[in-house]
Amino acid sequence: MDSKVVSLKSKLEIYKACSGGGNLADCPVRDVIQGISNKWSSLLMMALAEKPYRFGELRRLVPDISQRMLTQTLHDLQRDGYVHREVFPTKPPSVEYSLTDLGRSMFGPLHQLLQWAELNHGAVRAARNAFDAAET
Amino acid sequence: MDSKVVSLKSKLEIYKACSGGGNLADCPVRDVIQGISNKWSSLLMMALAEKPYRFGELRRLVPDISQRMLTQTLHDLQRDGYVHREVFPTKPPSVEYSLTDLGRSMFGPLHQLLQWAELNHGAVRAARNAFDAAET
DNA sequence: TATATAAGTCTCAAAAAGAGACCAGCACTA
DNA sequence: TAGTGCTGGTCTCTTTTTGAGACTTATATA
Repeated sequence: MDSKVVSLKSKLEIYKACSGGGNLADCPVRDVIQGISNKWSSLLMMALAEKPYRFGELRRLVPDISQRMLTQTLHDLQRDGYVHREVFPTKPPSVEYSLTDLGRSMFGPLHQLLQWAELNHGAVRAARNAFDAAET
Repeated sequence: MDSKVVSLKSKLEIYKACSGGGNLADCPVRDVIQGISNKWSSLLMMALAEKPYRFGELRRLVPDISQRMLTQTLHDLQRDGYVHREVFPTKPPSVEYSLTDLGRSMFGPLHQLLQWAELNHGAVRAARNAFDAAET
C-alpha cells in the first residue's frame, strides 16, 4: 500500500544523496566509500603512500592492528585495486605491499581529509569535551 | 628485552605514519578519522550538506539504516561537533539536524573524496572483478 | 637441538551492528 | 470514546565483525 509510495519517494531522494544515478544497492559512492571507511584502511593507505612496506613492517608500524585484520584489510585494498601485493622468493618468502596508480590517485583526496583531521583535531576534541560536559 | 627496541623503533615510525607528533593512543589523525570512517557517517554528512533534515526524513532518505544506528551516528557526529541538533516544540516535537561550521569545513575535503569515488567507481569495480576472477 | 623469522590461518571470546518490539504524548478519525 | 498514526527515540535479542592468541611450514641461526 503506502510502502510503494515510500519506496518511490525515497528513490528520488536517494538519487540526490548518492549524487549519481542508480538505486541504493549499487550506489557508486557508497560502493567505493564503504571499502575504505573502516578502522584500518586509511591508516594503511597513509603508510603505503610513503613507501612500499612488507607485511611484518606494517605490523610493527601499526602495533595495535591484529594480524588477522592486517591480512584482511590488505586483501580488501588489493581487491579494490588500491594496493599491489608482490611475493619475493626469498627464504622464507617475503611479501611487499605498495600502492597502485589507482591507489595513489585515491590517496590524493584522502590525504586532503587527513590533513584536515590533523589541522582540526583541536576543534573536534574541544567539541567532544563540551558535549560530554553538557551531558552531565 | 627486545620489546623495548621494538617499541622505540615503532614509535619513530608511527610518528611518520601519523604525520604529527604524539604516540599512538592520541594520534590526531586517527582520533578524528575514526569518528567519520564508519558505515553511515559520510552518508549522513552527504545528506546534511545538502540541507538540514529531520530524524524521520533521514530515516526515509537512507532506508537501510536502522533507527538505532541513525540515532547513534547522529549522536556521535553531534559529539564531534559536525552536526547541530535542534528540538522544535511542535506536537509531537520534531528534531532537526544540520551541519555546523566545523561540519561544513570537514565536508570540503570529504566531498573531494566522494567525488573521486563517483568518478572512479568503474575502475574499482573492474579491479574487484579482475581480482575475483583471478582467485578461481 | 632449540629458537627465531617469514606471512599468514584457525579458533574462540568480545564488541558492534541490525531487526524489530515497545514507549509517551498528542491529533485525527470512526 | 476507542482506535490509529505521527513524532523521535529506547530496549532486547540475534547476527556479524573484530580482537587475542595459539598454531603452521620451511629455513636459518645459536
